[in-house]
Amino acid sequence: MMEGDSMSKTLDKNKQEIQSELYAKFFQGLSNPTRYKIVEALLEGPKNVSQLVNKLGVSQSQISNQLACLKWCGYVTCKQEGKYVYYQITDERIRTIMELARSMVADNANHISCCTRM
Amino acid sequence: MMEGDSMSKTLDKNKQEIQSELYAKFFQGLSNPTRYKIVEALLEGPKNVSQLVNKLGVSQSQISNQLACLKWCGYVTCKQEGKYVYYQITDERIRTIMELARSMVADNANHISCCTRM
DNA sequence: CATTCATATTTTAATATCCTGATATGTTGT
DNA sequence: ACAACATATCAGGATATTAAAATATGAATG
Repeated sequence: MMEGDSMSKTLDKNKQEIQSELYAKFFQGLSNPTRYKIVEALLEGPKNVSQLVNKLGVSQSQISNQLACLKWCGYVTCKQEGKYVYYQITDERIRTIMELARSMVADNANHISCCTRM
Repeated sequence: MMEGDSMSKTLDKNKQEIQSELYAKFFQGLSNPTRYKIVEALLEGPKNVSQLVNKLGVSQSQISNQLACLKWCGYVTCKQEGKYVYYQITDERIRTIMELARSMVADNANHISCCTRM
């Protein structure tokens, strides 16, 4: 049995493990091309599901599913307006993250495109 | 057969598709708890593989594999020093991205943790 | 040059994610 | 209440990611 320091150390570690999983899950939000494109599109302004379906040329069920995912992750919020549901970006920090990524990828595109490990 | 505008439109779309996949892949780098922890650890300063194995309590093969992945994605670079291989963060923009994520997750932790879509 | 320590690679099985198609829910206008 | 449209959810099979274990490569030291 564990006790004292070793116990609290274990608890700390689990806590940190949970934190890492949370952050990883957050980034997973942008780790799918369709979700990335949705976020990119919504940075231009709020859009409803049909508009996203048309703009991105992706099936409605997929758009809805990925939006649900982005909503859980905190990237977007939605509000119903008549028969349409409008989605919008939650937070301007997302724009900054996207811009940083864009500038980094611009410097590393060749590396990324040939990664075979994931 | 396609020609003229519709052709170049198609090419443009493919180009954009490739871009989205590239960005998505970039974010995939941080979308795994182990990789996230590695990046976090390396933001404190360069470390070799053994140090990461000890610090994170993850198997050596996994650390090496995830480092390879992070290297392809442009997050880290490495240099051999004697029998050790030291890894370090490529770019300070990564620190900014991590900090933004941390602050956003702090506001949305409850949402993320119960996401069942991915 | 053989041994030891550090790191990289490969294989495999478990699991997770993704996409599609079908269906359910919900809203509006008649 | 019904028809038409908008969105959400669910079930499945295909594919990708993950972690573990075994093995291979490479550097340093005696």
